[in-house]
Amino acid sequence: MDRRVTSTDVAQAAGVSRATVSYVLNGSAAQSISAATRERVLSAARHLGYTPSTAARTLRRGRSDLVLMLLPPEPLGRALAMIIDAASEQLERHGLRLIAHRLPPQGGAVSLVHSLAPAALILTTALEEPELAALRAAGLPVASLHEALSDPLSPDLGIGALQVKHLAEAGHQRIGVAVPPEPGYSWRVQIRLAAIREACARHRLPPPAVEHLRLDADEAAASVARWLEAPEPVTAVCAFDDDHAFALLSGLAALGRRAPQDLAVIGAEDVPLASLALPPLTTVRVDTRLLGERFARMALAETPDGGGDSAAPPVSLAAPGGAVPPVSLIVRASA
Amino acid sequence: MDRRVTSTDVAQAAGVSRATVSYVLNGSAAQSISAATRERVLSAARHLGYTPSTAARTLRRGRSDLVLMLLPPEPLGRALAMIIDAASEQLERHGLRLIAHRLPPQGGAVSLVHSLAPAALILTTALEEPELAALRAAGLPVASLHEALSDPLSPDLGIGALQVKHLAEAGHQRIGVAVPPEPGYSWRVQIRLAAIREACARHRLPPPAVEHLRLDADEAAASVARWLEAPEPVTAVCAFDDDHAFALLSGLAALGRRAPQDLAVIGAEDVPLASLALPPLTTVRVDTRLLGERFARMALAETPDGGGDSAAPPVSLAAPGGAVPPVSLIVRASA
DNA sequence: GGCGCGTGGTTACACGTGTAAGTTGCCTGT
DNA sequence: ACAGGCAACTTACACGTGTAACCACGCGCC
Repeated sequence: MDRRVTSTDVAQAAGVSRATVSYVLNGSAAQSISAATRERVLSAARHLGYTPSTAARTLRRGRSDLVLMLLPPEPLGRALAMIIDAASEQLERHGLRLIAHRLPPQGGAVSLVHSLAPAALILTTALEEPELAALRAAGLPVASLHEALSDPLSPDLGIGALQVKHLAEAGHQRIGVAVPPEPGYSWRVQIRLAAIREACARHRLPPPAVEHLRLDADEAAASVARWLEAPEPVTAVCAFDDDHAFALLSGLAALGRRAPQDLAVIGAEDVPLASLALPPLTTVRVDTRLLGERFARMALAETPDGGGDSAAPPVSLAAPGGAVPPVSLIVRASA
Repeated sequence: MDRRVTSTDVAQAAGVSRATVSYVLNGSAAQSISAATRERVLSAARHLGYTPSTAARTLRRGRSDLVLMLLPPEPLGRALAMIIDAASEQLERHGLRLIAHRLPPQGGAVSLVHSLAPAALILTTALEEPELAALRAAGLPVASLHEALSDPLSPDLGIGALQVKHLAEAGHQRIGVAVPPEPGYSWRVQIRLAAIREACARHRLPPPAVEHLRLDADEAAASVARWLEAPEPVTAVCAFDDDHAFALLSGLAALGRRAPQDLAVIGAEDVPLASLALPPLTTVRVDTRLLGERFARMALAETPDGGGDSAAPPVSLAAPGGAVPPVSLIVRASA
């Protein structure tokens, strides 16, 4: 079992001091290094297979190369997984590592941040305001989906708006909404409902008929029945998820009804299975890759290391062009 | 912006030396501490909100509190996400943090390990043998799904066996297999095919008819057609995934055929949507939670910190009882 | 010929921890 | 009464970096 190879070893091999090694490897502009020794150092490092210790580096810098992403308590679905992927990839390009972690209960977030000393924080869930403020005050760059939601171009608002727009343009008057029951997703549900209500108002439609349902054929059938048998029957439904859309399709089938004839159904996320539904699911695709990359850029923006151009304007979730939210309509057969 | 609170601060507040603080907080058995000072130290630490710096701790110990989980290149699905969740939760109970990372290309794994100095390594994908050996030689505990696959109780083997068993007992003679096309999932596909072939032999059935298909209704329909029109028609199919099972159902519908009358379909994973398929999907559930916990235990087993009972036997993916693999049959309507 | 001055390096310290080795003071056995 | 031992601490060092501050040296300039 051989020891770790440190910068001291490299220095010795190159016949210079350890400091020189450090200057070379970090490309420090403050200290000029002759081309000859630079080459000697680099080759020695490569030859020995030197890998700097992140622990020591973090200790010295007071800031690690980790970017902490705090996840909502709900089980992580495909969308979030892809967001993580994309963000991770983007950050890696700047020498940063993404570490995703479920939001710890009871203010454990601050101690997590203290112990990891991440370079930045990405929130995909709501954090209590005082904690957030404390972290921000400590100079930590924080990219928050929660705040970005006030942004009219945010994904959750975009989804709701696009769903209603499509249904309204297809001539539907009375529309329903299917969302998961309260606990768990609560705040995303709130946002989504708000977006849909607002979109209905904008299209001069009556307020939507909301049903809370779990992913269960029987429950879905019951909800469908309530919609269809209402005094003013619902003719189209916005589902929270493609998953919930599947549930509705299943509920419809159980009642011997069909989409879109008896009830139009539109989903959200465009999971791979959406095109395989019976009938193929009309849905709103979320560009998770783009979303992940934007998160990464938000985190990078204020980080001294990665930001580069410190003159860059504050980044929002809005597209670079400033126009398009990261959602798009996928029309298939169900609505 | 207030400074970080270190163990020195705690020591000062409690009126003891920094070493004493360290001994108290780590509950070191080598050094006895009077109950009085222990209490003073603990209260001071709590009062100041002391959180030890993982960087410094890692630097000192030479080993971090991270457990590195290397993921396959394929996009991570629900199953793996849940495995990560479960493992993470279990490790956290031992003061360890799970960090999942896509397997870096071209032997980047070793440098990743060198720079992070993780306490253990969990492999959910195959790593080149020399690298693996090098890491093991460096004294790093490695929990590998790849190796565990030789274990007859491993999940992928269990899935294949259970699928075939169910179909054989239902009287099917000629069975097909639907797996994703080569690149990406390759080695899991290999394992699965081997398991299914072996199970067919055990049940005295002819070798299965393999079809490679992407998640696409047309492709699925083509595969279904080939199975049904073969000289000896296939009557039942094992799908790699529930996703692939959905594709097959969709393909069947496109041809005007039905499951299970024309072709029985059995999936794998039991995703939430499985029960909502038309018809509801018969599938093999993988107990991802249990699997994740076992991974965590494997990683913990050789870790000085978490292992506890160092006399514990080497842990395998086999269930504690020694009998049951973490898979179970869920019979619905499709097979 | 002394004086500033840029070039190319080195020495020295700090980051926050864990722990081995030393240092008290008190008690106990013969 | 005094060596020895044990409980309860403290002092000192190491882990591997990054970087500010210092230093030698050659070169042109009044």
